[in-house]
Amino acid sequence: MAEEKLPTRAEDFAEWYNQLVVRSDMADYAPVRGCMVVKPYGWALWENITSWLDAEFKKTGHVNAAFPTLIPLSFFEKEKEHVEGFAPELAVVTHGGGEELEEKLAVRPTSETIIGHMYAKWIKSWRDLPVLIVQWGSVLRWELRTKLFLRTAEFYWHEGHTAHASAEEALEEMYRILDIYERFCYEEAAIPVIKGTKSETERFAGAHTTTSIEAMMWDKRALQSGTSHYFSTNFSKAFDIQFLNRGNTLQYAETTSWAISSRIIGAIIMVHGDDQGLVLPPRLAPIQAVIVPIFRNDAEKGKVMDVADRVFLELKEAGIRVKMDDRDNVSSGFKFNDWEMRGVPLRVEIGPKDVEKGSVALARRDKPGKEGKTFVSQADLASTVNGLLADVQSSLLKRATDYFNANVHEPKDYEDLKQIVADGWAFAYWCESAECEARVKQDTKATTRNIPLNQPEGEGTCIVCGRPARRKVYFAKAY
RNA sequence: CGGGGUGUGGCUCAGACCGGUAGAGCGCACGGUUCGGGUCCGUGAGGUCCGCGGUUCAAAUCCGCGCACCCCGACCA
Repeated sequence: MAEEKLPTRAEDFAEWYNQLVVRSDMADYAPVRGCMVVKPYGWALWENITSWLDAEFKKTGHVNAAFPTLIPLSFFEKEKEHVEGFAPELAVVTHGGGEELEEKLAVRPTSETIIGHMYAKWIKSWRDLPVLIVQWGSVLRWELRTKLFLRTAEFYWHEGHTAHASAEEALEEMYRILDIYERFCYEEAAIPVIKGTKSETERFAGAHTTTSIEAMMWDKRALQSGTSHYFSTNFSKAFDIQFLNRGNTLQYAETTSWAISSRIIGAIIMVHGDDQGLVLPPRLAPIQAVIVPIFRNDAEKGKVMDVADRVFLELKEAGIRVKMDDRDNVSSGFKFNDWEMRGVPLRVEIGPKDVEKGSVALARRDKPGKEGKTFVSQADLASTVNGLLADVQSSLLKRATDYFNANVHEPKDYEDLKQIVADGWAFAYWCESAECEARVKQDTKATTRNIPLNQPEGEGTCIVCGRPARRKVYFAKAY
């Protein structure tokens, strides 16, 4: 750590992010261009994310499985749009065991093709449906510009792949998953998101319909934080996934796929982080409370540690993810800054004065300085801490929601839209033509994020061309 | 792919024009000191100076070739 302080977000948001990810011990740069190492602290956060999602998927009847990392290159040729979409970012294995391979193998950028191939083999009857499989793993997409978590060649995710007997069921599945994603963002990550449908140009390669959840980062750029796709029969036709229905006629399956990636960690960082460092939502934080004992000599140390150890056990037994910072080679001031950098939601300070008074000092991460510091009784501390953690969680969501609302605007006209997307999101009627979308992108670099599922009553006119428009869309610059 | 830049302890960099036994800060180890908001002092470990070739008594430094990485642009979930 050369410098002690991070650059402020206002000074240089990109640099703030880059330094924070490394200094908070979340991740590090790998020796391979475009790749990252997720460090134990970052992975612990990811595990908290994945375990919640995994439980929700299982509740809704999904099962986990694993498919190979290597996919015959020819599989990508089978779906025209899919191959066009992914060809530029494929990594291809050409040699194995010292020999050049007959059939080149792609390192999976996503698994629709190989899973489609297997589904064709497995699905023969309406009795085999639905198939509801989730794969947890990593994928590889060749990327030149790297940003840890947000854009790396290899990233971690789950990909759900389902097959259904009818379009209705498949669409229902797509929305069911989108709802789970939305709930994850609000309840766990404390991030407000917009659920909606992607425009034709922003749609997943090969999909009939792509839906997404979109979140606003601190710099007001949008981050697509999860996607859920309905393929209709595009992939089942390409891979010949057919079954005999109840009427004994051959029918193509209706399929979906959906994903949230480790990119969501970038969202958590960029939504909640402040100039001191990370701010993690308590429900996902690997460490929810850290105890910092404070003392000047051995006599004080003995007394303080007695209390600190007792408090540690009490919190731990109450199910709180608590950490004791008993390092003796750094000052307590250093520790305060250190845990703030790492985003621990709550700090428990215990010093000689607290031992005397039967109190502890609680400092909440979301409110820096004295404002967030309270002195509370040691009695019944676990419930006090739990209450405060819940309060931090809801305060983060409220703050992020207020920020979102304050930075979405409805443009009066096209000129107004240009102004708005320079530093915010615009919400406006759009005729849904690719021409108008392209013009906005050309003029402002902003793209359509999604067409929210919740639409206001009535109709309007396109903010770009003035023609009649049925639905409103969000325009914003995106990551 | 086009333009620009940089390669020197773990990190950030000085040294290079003007060739002469490789340096600083931070980090790390050890000892002490300190601890209620980024303590201080001492001791110490750690380097094929990106690679190959050339010039020279002598190359981190000069010359040639190569490699890698970074930044800007173009392209892109």
